Amino acid sequence: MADHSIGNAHATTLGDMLRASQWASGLTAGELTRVEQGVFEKQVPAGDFVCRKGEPVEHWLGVIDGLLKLTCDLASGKTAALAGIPAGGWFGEGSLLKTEARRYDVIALRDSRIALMRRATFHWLLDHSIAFNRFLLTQLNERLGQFIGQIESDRLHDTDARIARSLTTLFNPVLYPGTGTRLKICQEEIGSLAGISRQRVNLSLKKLEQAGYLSVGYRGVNILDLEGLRRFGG
DNA sequence: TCATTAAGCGTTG
DNA sequence: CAACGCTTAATGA
Repeated sequence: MADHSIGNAHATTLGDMLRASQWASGLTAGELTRVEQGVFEKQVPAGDFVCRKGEPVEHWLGVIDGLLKLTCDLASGKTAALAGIPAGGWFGEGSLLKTEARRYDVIALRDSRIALMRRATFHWLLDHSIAFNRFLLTQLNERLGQFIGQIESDRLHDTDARIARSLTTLFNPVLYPGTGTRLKICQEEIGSLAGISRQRVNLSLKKLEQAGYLSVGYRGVNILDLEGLRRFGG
C-alpha cells in the first residue's frame, strides 16, 4: 500500500518533525538542541480543541501528525473554516508576535499529534536566527495569499471550485512541504474544511475525478494534476 | 424550480 | 467498523 503522505503516523517523531522543518535547516547543531528542549508534544483526539479563541497564546504550534482545522465564529452563529493544517504545518506565530489572545479555534479533524514550542524559545529563535525570521516572513506572506485566494474563490466560484481550492491549499509547498500526491483525508473532513456537506463533497470529487484532476480512493484522494486543480479552484 | 442538506441505510475496504 | 455511495424528504433562494 503506497500510503506515504500526510498523516502516515507512527513514523514521524517530534525530533524528525523539527529537523524536517524548513526553518530548522539554518540552525547549528547547538541551536537545534536548544530549540528541541523548548518544544514538547501533545496528543489531541479527533473532534477535540487544540486551542480555543480567547485563550492566552503561550506556544507556537506545529502538526507532527494528523489534520487540524482553524475556525472562527460568525455573527450568524455558524462557524467558518479559515484553513486546514496538515502534518508539517506550523501556525500561531501571529498572536505570538503580538502578544495577544488566540484569534480562532483550532480543532483536530482526526487524532493528531501537536508540537508546542514555548514562547521563550520562539522569541529566542526570533532574536538569533535570520533563517527563522525569513521563514516567518515567507510563511506569513504565503498565508496572506492563500486567504485572499480563498475569499475570491468563495465569492466568485461554485462549489466544485471551492472544493478544489480547499484541497490545493493543503498542497502548498511553502506552508506544508511534506505533503505528497496522495492525501489521506476522508470526504467528511473535506466537507468540514470547505463548509460543504459530505454528499456534496462526494459529488464534486466525482466531477473532479472525471475531469482528470484526481482519483478518489478509500480514505483519501490521489492528486493527478495539481496545477490543473489550482487553475480550476480559481 | 433547483441546489443543497440532514438523516438514514446498504455496501465496501 | 469507519468510510463510501446513494436515496429521500425538508428547506430555502
